[in-house]
Amino acid sequence: MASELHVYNSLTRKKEKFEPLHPPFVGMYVCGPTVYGDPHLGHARAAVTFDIVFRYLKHLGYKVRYVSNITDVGHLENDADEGEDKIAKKARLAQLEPMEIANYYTRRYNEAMRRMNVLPPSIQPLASGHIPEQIEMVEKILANGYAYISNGSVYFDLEKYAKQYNYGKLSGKRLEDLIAESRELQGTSEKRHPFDFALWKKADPRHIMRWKTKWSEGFPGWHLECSVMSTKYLGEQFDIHGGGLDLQFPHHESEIAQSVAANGKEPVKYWMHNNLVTINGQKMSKSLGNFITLYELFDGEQPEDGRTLPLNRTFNPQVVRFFILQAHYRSPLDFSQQALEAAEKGYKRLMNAVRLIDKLEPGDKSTVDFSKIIENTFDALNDDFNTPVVIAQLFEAVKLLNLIHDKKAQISASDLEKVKDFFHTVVFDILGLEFQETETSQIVNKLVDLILTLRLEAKKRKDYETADKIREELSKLGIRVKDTRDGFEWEFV
RNA sequence: GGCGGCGUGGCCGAGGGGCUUAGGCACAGGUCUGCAAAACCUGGUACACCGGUUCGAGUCCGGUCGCCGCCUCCA
Repeated sequence: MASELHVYNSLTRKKEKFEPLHPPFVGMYVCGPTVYGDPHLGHARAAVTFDIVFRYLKHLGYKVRYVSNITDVGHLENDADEGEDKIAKKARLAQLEPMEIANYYTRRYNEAMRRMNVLPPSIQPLASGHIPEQIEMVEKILANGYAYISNGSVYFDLEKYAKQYNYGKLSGKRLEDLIAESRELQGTSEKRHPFDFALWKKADPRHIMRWKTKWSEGFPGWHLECSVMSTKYLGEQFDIHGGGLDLQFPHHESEIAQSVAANGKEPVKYWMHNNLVTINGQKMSKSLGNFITLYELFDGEQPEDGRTLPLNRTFNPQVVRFFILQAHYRSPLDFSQQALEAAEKGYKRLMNAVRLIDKLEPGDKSTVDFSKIIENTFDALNDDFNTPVVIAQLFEAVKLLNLIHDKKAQISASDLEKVKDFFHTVVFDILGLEFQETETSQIVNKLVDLILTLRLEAKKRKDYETADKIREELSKLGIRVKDTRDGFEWEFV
């Protein structure tokens, strides 16, 4: 292969050659979902983005440990001081145990990801399962002098940290700007400095999720779990940390600060951030009410909260995956039904060719050359996982495959083997696309075949009235009949 | 207000100083066909605006306009 993998590092704002700290091993941590609601398109984009990274690194021969957490505790609802844990709030409203809520949405998340053919991470740790480790890290930061106790809560001492280290290097922010901005906000009594963030938060009496410590009965702060779990499973320094662009500040910035304050080391070599999903050019978000969950998209589930959905049909999870891959992960991706319908047609065209490839007959020699396409494809993958270019190259190959099928070109047996291998590797293993799940039983398949065989006989008798009627009635059932030279094909529309 | 990013043909979406076109969808023409659909083949249109650098600029620099993100939980 001519080129080598380069990844865009958010920390340096440059593409850098990828060199793991301890080859052939690669440690990768990606911020997972907070499980207090159904997974939406934004979750899908992050998961698919890093699924490609995971798959491609494995393809390159690295031994990858991929850790992606489930946040089931610790995120605050509103203002840090008044807030209530998101999961606890939902639990109180629904009269359910917090664990019940978290488990339910974790399963829903994982199921949706499975349907999009997202590989499960090597480790999927729970924040609630790592409370002792989080307490330990708070103690370490306290012992190192970068935190202080105030009224039962423990806060990170940002002012002190910023004197020695560059807080803001990841997000390009300057602490002075942040201070200037926040001065006007009301001073919060417990904190020395408005931008100090909670490492441990004392729980108010209503708060149901709580753990006993010497500081107070409470719960861990927002950013702590990722620092703790990445360190535990990947070490104090590891290769890749990923997540959505919206997590860059303050979440990831604070993770760096915590790790440096606790361990004295920069935790991450390559920071990667996927861009966000927009709907009509606006960020998809809960507060704007313009989000769309994956179950609404895949299965036509109706929103519980009376939102109106910007679509009137469902899409196969594979089509959604393909749609996501058609944009580069660092560009915004604008959602619309029209865009998804276009992706769906392209996806089908690609998959047709994948099916076709196994039926092709080799000729004596090759009159088409796939080598440039193959080279371009891997160059694109090596260039910061440029999946849109990969897909464009695949369509170039599709064109050639169709020419061969139409006998307008030919390919030698050995070249055909190469192309088959290339297609299977890229389409299935690296892009993780697969044939659409067909949910029909064998019986239905056989019945349709039977009906169409009878129709074929009618056609032979030139009884076109019957043939057309059958085709029309099947069409009403959502079955599209396609006549071929000497038979028929059909598919669900 | 501070910081960052983006404006590409009807739509989506890559590229990023000249060399070979991104690609998909839509559209038009064609092949196939009892008709149709599907499939396949072929084809056109582009780089927000104004200056500058350069032999040469969507591509670099400056400005203008517009859009978006972060600065609060968020993938």
